[in-house]
Amino acid sequence: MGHRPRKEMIAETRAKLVAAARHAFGTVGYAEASMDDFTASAGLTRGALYHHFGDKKGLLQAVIAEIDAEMVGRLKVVSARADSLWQGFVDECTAYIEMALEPEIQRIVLRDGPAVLGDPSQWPSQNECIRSMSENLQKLRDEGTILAVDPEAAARLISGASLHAAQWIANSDDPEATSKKAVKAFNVLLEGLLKHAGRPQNSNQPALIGSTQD
Amino acid sequence: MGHRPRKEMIAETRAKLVAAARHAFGTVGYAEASMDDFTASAGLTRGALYHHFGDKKGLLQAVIAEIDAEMVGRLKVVSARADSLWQGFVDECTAYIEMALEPEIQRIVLRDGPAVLGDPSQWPSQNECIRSMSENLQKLRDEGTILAVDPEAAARLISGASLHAAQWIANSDDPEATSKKAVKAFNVLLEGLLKHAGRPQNSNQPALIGSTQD
DNA sequence: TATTTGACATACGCCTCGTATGTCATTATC
DNA sequence: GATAATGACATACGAGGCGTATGTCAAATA
Repeated sequence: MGHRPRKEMIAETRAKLVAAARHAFGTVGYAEASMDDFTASAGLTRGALYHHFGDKKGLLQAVIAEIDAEMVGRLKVVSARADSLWQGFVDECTAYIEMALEPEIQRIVLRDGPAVLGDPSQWPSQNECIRSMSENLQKLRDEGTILAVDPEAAARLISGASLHAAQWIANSDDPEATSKKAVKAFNVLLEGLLKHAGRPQNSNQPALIGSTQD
Repeated sequence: MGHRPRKEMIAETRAKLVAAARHAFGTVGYAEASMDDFTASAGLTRGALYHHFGDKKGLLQAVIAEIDAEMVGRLKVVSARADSLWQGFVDECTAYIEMALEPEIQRIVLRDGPAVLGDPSQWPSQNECIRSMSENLQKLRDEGTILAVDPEAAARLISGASLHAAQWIANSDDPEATSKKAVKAFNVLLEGLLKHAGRPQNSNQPALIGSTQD
C-alpha cells in the first residue's frame, strides 16, 4: 500500500470533513451538529477541523460553497439546453425551485446559512446564482424580450420568490398540488416581465413553462 | 406602595422577559444571546424564563408572535387607507419591504426564526401576514382586477420577493438607489398580475407605486 | 542526518443550556 | 383565621459543546 502523495491525503481529509459536516448539517442542522460527533464519524477529531477551517462557521462556509457550486452547475446545464433565452430563463427558475425542495439545500443553504453567516447576498458563492440569473436577464433585455428592469433587482426578486415557493411546497400537505399552484402563479409573475403582454385572460390552463409539465 | 394585583405582576414579568429577549435577539442574535445575561438585564433569572416559556425556543416564539402582531397591525393600517383594493395591495407590499428593512425584524423574524423554529409557513403567527395578503388577492380576483392565480400562492411568492428585496437593500452600499431599483422591478412583477396589461413600453419613469415616491 | 514545517490529536477551561431543587408569597380550604 | 396547597420565581448542579494551547509525528528541506 504505497502512500498517496501528500497533497492528495490532505485534500482527502478536507473532503472527508466537508462531507461529514454536510451530512450532519443537512440532517440535524448546524446548531445541533456536534463537532466531536461528526469529525469522529469521519475518523478524525476537531483538531483537523480547526486546522483546516478555523472554526465551525468556516466549515459551514466550505460546505455551502460546495453545494452552491453544484447548484450553479446544474442551473447552467438547464439554461443551456433550452431553445430560447427566455425559455432557458424560465426553466432555470423552475429548476431553482426544484433544487430548493431538496432538504439538504433547504436546511443548509436556505435556513442555517443565512442565520449563521448573515445575508446570503454578501456570500461570494450565492452571488454566482444571482449573477448567472442577472446575466440572462441582461441578455433578455438587450434582445428586447423583457421590459427595462434592472437585471439584478429582478434576479433577486425572482430568487426570493422561488425560494419561498419551494419552502411552501416542501412543507405543504400535498406537495404535488401545491407545486402546481406555485409554478402557475410564478409564471404569471414572470410574464409580467415580458414586453409584449401576450397572455391569456383566463390562466386556468397550464402556463407556458415546459420542464415540469407532464 | 400597594401591591398590584397578582395577574398584573405576572404579565409584567412575562412582558419584561419578552422585551429583554427581543432586544438581545435583535442585536446580538438568537444563538449569541445568553439567557443568563438578558434575563439579568430584566432583573430576573433563567428560572422565570423556564417557568413561563419552557425553553429558549419558546421565548423566541413569544417574541416573534409579538413582532408579527405588530406587523399585521401596521399592514392593515396601510391597506385600509388606500383608495382602491389594488392600490392598497401594492402599498401593503411596499410596507412589507420597508418593515423587512428594520434590523430587528430582519434578524429575529426573517433569519433566526426560520433557522430555529423551522419553516415560517408553519408558524401560526407568520401566517397572519400571508393570510391578510391572500385575502386581498382573493378580493382582487373576485373584483376582476387580477388574473385567476391562486391567492395564497401569489401571496407567498410576493412575500418571498419582498423579503429578499429588503435584505438586498439593507445590505447594499447605497440603500437609496438600491431601494428604487428594487421597488421598480417589484412593480413590474406585480403588474404581471393585472388583467389588463396597461403598462408602459419603457419603464424608466417611476412606476405606479405611491407611498415611497418623493 | 539535522532541522523545520505542517497536519493532525490531546488536554484543558470557559460558557451555556436544561433540570432538579429550594423558597416564599398568594390563594384556597376548613 | 390557621393550615395546606399552588404557583412564581431563584439557586444549585451536571452535562455538553466550543475554542485554544499544547503535544506528536511524519514529510519536506537543507
